[in-house]
Amino acid sequence: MARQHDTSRNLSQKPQPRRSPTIADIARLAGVSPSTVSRSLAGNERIGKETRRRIADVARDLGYSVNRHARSLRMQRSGILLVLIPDIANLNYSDLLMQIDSIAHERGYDIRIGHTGVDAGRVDRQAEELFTGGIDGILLTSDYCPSSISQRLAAGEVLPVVRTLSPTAPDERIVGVQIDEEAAAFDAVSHLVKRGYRRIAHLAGSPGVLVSRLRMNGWRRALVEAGLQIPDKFIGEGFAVDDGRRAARSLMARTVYPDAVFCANDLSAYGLMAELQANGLKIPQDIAVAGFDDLSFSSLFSPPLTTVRLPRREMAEASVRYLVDLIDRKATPSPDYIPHQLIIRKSSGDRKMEYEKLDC
Amino acid sequence: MARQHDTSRNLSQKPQPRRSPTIADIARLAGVSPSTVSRSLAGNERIGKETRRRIADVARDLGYSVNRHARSLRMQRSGILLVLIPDIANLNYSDLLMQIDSIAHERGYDIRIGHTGVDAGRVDRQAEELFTGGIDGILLTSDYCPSSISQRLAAGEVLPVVRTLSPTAPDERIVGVQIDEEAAAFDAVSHLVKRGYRRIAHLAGSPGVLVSRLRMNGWRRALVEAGLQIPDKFIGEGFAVDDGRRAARSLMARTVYPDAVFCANDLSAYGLMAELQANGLKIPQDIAVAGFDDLSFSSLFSPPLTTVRLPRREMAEASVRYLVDLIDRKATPSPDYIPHQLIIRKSSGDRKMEYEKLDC
DNA sequence: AGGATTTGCGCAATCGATTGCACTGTTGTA
DNA sequence: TACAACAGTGCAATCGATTGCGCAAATCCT
Repeated sequence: MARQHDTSRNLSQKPQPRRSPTIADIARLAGVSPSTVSRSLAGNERIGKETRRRIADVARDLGYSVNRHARSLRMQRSGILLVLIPDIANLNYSDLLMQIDSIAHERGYDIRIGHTGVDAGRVDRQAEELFTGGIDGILLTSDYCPSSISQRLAAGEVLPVVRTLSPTAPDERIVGVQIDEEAAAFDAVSHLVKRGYRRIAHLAGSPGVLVSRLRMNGWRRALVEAGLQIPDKFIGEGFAVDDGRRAARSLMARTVYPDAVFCANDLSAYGLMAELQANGLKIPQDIAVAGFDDLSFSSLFSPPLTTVRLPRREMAEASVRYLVDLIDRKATPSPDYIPHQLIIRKSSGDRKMEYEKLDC
Repeated sequence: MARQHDTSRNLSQKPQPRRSPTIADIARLAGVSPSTVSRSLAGNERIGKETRRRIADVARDLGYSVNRHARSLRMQRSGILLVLIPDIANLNYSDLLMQIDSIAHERGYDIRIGHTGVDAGRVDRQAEELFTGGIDGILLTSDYCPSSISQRLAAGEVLPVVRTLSPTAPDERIVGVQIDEEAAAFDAVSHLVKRGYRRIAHLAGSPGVLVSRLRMNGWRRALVEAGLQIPDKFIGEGFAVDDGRRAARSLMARTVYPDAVFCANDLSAYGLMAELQANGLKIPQDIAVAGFDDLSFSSLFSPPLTTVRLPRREMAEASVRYLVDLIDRKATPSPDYIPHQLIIRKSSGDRKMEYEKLDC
């Protein structure tokens, strides 16, 4: 046998992972070209009725589904939004995340999570993908903004980046979907005032974080407007449960207790309450407590926690909408405040107290 | 000027969205070919020292970062794991998710989240990407398994799919990283027995779910071994907080209360405790409670909740390792039980009771 | 010194889907 | 009847990175 120019391909089949069907496969079986398949599957094009049906049939039989990478590469568009979250295991964020996920999905986007709490460098790298087409837009939920993003933003570029949950600083060029943090804090503290509490302390979050400063301002303004004296600064620092515990201990070490504490968030309020209760103090009889966020557990504690409800659903909705608009280069709508709501529960005392206390 | 075959390219620059640099750009500036750039950037190849340096410099100056889609398309490998989660806003899952994320990252993988709780069809579609190269592997965390996966699995295919947190049914061909659910439940209930409780009810999750049946078996076996009578079946149904509340109400409607309740998970225990307390019952004096999961809030309640700690960290670690091994087609290690741990807190009574109660 | 290696790098194909342009019939219009 | 308009498809380039193969120059070995 003359084997000289044996061009017969080597049939030693590598145990291929059974390549999944491509439009080329469909094209062959349907007797058309790949372009036609692509267009037909894209739905809207001038494709013959019969051809369309045949293609659809073959595609179904083959169990075809599009190769996301090939499409993204060609389209320069991934259909993925990067959501930057400090802590997935924090109910405030995970709840928001869930909302974002479902709304993004309605808009045809998947989300990827950037966990800023652990490894900022990694998140920065993920954010870079905004420029390589890996992701189409970024949703910020805290103060953190990847350096490459903030630099370009500062340089005046318009990027598909939106911040929500955490307020956007006035000088930042990012669309922000937020509530009026100061007004909300003001409302919560004013409520405590109305219930008759007079020495209202504040467990501030992290003074370096904008949202902390805003909530502190609200607390301060409520006291001023009520003609109350502002306690020696605020107590505690940090947003975590343990920060609340710590604050409770330092508070109990004082000679004069406050009769109420407005906490910068629910988590620290949990810690504060747990520690106070562990030391025999009654809430709200000895000390009233109010929080901020309205996590799902806040209604479960004994007593249930009075708190500001963050409209996470609405924020998720608005921010995803803004972001998608930015991606599509539609007109950027004017960001406005989302209304908030004060949820009054037992930790801030009984309605009766509103009168009793005011009497004295 | 002879302009006949004017091949000069059209310079009318469309206002391109400022394409980010590619290896071709680097190649041009560094005076080498794209192949060389690719290999050099890949780190290990036979590239000249000087060339390597020049390429690195140019890449840095240009702010180059690889196009993920192009790479994935060519490599048939995305570096992404799909994690199927029923509910991101459930601390049990979000905590696990966090662990998975960080461990996957160590192994060079990013994760994508598939939210099975909301839209199963959507998740099924995401899972299909296992076959189109969109994702490299799937991590299951509940009973749910996309149909396309389970079909192929049943047909004997080996797929990079691992289940954790939720136990894998013995007849399923999925690698499972799990604890001995029945033994853990047995331990928790035995603890209640040791503390002197005798009428120990069980708030079962969902009987349709394997994990519920296993925990129920453990409860039953503990009672049997203690020579106690098994209460009229179990109470309640479901894993949610409200299911716990509901169970508490139906329980209080009885003539004879149990003196302890073993809940199938912490969330339902929270609801149960909150409702009991709201009705004036004392825990553990009137009724002791034990849970399962050890969510981070379980130590905060008053009283803090006795519960089985799920070794989420260890499960995440082992399952990601198994999954990555499967992807790399390494030998599949024999799945084994991860050790669990009973966390004893105040909700199951005082140590003193262990003697007092036993005396009578 | 002369062949055998090794080093360093480029060519061109490839991954799978999309899309501008061109081409062929068919229908409509005057 | 002649020509425009349009419906229905295919060709081939393109997106950006990777990689098998090949080739020349440098280095090694005996």
